[in-house]
Amino acid sequence: MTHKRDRQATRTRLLESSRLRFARDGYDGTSVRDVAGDVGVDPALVFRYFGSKSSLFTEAMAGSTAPVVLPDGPVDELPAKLMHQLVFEDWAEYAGEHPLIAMLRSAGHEDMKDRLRQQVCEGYLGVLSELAEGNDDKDLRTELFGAWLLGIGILRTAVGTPTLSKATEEDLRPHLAAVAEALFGRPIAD
Amino acid sequence: MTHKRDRQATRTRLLESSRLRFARDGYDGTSVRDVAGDVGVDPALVFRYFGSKSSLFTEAMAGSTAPVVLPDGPVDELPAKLMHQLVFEDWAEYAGEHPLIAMLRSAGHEDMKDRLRQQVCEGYLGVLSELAEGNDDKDLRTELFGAWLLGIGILRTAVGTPTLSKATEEDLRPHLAAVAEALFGRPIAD
DNA sequence: CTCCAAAGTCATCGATCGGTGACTTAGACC
DNA sequence: GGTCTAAGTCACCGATCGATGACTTTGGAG
Repeated sequence: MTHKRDRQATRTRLLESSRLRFARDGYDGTSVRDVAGDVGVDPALVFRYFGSKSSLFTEAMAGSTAPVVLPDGPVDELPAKLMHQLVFEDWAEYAGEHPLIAMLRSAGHEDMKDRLRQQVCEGYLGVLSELAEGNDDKDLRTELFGAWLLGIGILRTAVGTPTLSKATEEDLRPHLAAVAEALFGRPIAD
Repeated sequence: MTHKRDRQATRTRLLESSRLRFARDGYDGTSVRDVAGDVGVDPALVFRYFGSKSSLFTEAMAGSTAPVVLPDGPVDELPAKLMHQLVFEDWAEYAGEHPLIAMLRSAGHEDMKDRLRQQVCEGYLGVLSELAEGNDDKDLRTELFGAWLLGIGILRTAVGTPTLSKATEEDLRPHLAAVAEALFGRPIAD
């Protein structure tokens, strides 16, 4: 007997496995049989616990919002903190990518797109918008900075561009400060 | 008789239809039956002409590199031109997105990732790198600017962020100049 | 008109997928 | 130790997918 019979533990292991596979292979690229196989359990059990594949997906990715803590502290340190989290932090359980970038892999489905947008807007853009305070086109500047961080993450992980893939956080720091100042019109801590 | 029997014409129509569907729905989300159905032809014909689904994909997306003309002219006008092409130009045959962003939807497969990287590096980053001339970390600055353009395109099309989705090219122009100057350390035409 | 190569179709295969319901087994409790 | 509930399994369904090979239709050349 490899594992005791424990509904909660099995559920958790299924969620962890599906989180990894959904992130790495996308929604369509992940089969219920794969996930069940990882845990060493019958695929039918997944449906008994989660009802459907899409419900499993929802629950797996919903659990992803919780561990993503939005940084606080002085606003001028926010860009560096966000970049660290989005680009450099090691999200092992999401195939090494930030959950947002991982979710992008499944953005073909419309409900996925909605969830992504909501998470980006209410979460990251909300906290960033403080930085653009005082500008007329505050929201636009905020989204433009968010686009930059997202693009960096994508070039590093999904495209694998040569220089950026090998760049360290210190390599990016000065450019982060320069771009943030250009967009927000205020000094930014590097 | 809806259409005459014309191998070349049918081939072309299959390529056009598959281009649209691959871009809009991704590789896995597109079935050979769908593509054949668009053209009003039997699915088996697709295999007779292209051999396999992945060959169809390769040929459809390879045809995408040709029409993408890299802008020339004064280097300081390059950023604006590239942004126009990547973000605002209407690529109707690719579901309204730039082929590169469309290809990102199918980036789950490794060969897709390779093709994307090659196209980004040799194409867009190559022409952009002139702008960073004179800097020690020329390549990094170039890729960082490319990341920004890519991120903007993704936020607009794949995520659908509210402000950026509705922004016009004129709205972005001043910020484009500011960021480009911050990254390249030289004046940029807006 | 005939004929023949090419364009296009049809039936079908094997694999895989999400999903369902009946079944079996483990383990806590008395 | 027997029993009863919940955890987990098994066999199977219908749909869809990529792919194959034998078949039929078309239209131009002679």
